[in-house]
Amino acid sequence: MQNRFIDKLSHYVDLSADEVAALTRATAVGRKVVAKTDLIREGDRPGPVFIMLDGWAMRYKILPNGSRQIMAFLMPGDACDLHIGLLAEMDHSIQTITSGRVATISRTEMDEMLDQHRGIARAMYVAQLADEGTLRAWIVSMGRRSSLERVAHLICELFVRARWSDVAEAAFEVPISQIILADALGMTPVHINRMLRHLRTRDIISMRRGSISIMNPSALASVAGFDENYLHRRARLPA
Amino acid sequence: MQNRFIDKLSHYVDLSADEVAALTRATAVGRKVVAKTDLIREGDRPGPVFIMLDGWAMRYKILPNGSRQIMAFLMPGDACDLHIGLLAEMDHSIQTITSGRVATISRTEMDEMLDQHRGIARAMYVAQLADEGTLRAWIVSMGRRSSLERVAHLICELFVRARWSDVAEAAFEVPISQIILADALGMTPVHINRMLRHLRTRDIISMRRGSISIMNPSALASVAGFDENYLHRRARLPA
DNA sequence: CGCTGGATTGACTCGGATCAAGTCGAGTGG
DNA sequence: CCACTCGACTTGATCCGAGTCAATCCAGCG
Repeated sequence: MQNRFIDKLSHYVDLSADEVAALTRATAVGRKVVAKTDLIREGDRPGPVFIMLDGWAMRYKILPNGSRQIMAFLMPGDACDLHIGLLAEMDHSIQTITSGRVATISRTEMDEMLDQHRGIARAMYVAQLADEGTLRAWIVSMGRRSSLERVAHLICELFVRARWSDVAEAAFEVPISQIILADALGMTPVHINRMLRHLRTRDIISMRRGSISIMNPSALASVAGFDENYLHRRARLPA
Repeated sequence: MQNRFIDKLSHYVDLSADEVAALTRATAVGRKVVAKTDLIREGDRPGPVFIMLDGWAMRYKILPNGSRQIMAFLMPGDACDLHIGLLAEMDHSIQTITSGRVATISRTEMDEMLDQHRGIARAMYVAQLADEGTLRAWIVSMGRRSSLERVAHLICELFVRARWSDVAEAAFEVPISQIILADALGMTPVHINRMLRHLRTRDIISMRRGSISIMNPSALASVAGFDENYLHRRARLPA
């Protein structure tokens, strides 16, 4: 049974056997969670760091007028902010999209790990920089891309991120409903549907209730104008 | 002569005299820069961490079609990412908006400082979390706020962030042109102009070539639906 | 004193939202 | 096993916010 968190960090930095052991220990216990569970809510006082071992989640915020904006997706191997414990309260909520498994690491445990294992600290910091790059790329999409490009770009990003810590599969399935896509991209479900139809009639994707499958990744990337640079999948080699 | 970087970090965490001294030493030398200087460009291999001692800057990206998207503003006291040195290459550029002064801290110097001074490390991590919160708030604005609200929200944020590490002034001036506002909010300068006119006729702001002054902050916040929570100006007290 | 780049304003267009009516698939309880 | 229900998806008609295009103004500057 693989641990996608360790897989992901190993991609950034070559971890020592010690470090892998420490990470394995820290993420050994995983709590099962069903879909649509809030892992933490806006206004809550942050608890331990948590890590998605399995299943997808999202960061989101509900506005006073009731509309929702999704700001990030967490997939297996992704963690919430390392230093989340320094905050007085959360400025957004995190909810699971699918069922899955979540590990938690207490603040002191995390601090010790970062202190004693330089490789782990390095890898986690690179992961955090990649997360920030993803947020910035999201802003670029919302500001300066057409709705078709936006949809294609997000699906493309999810495809690349998921396949990385995942076994490569020919047709990849993204467990995201059209409503979630809409709230992530600042559009209406109606218009998302039309853009997806567009991609479907070109045989780039196919759709099922609650998920989207990528049939032709390179065509998708071309529609999106996708450049994976911002994901920083190769960190700088040690100076 | 004040050091706004230290001012800002002191707001997050009570720094010891030692820590203040270390920060003072690290940011003693400031290079003067004129407006519209690229401090670092997309694709560059990152160098030292840098800190805005004086003047404003922005993070931005130019798309293949030539359009620009601004993703963040840096103002006095703000720093680029702490661990920027871990990346193989930059995924965006940073350019000064006004003239100003910039300090740089080498990677090894930074690592030592974070190791030896827990307070500095804490404060910097909180600052980074606030930056991330700001990125997420930006996404919320672009996705789910009307253009008038978006404009008001951004001006409001800049007002709050600037006044914090700044002396409180009644009418605050933001050194941002309408073109920059447009590229930050994913709109056209024409439309920005119309929204600003709207705010001006209500005596909420006033405008000059290249800058905007806030006359009535609370009316502005009310138009924007502004909630400063995401700026995390009060970190959690030590557990 | 003319040049340049921001700011301003009006006329027109169009992408995406809104409104409205379905369809379809997966649970759920009887 | 079937009827019901609920939530996601689909599609068409219409509307409006914001973009586009174009002309002009204006301040600072070489």
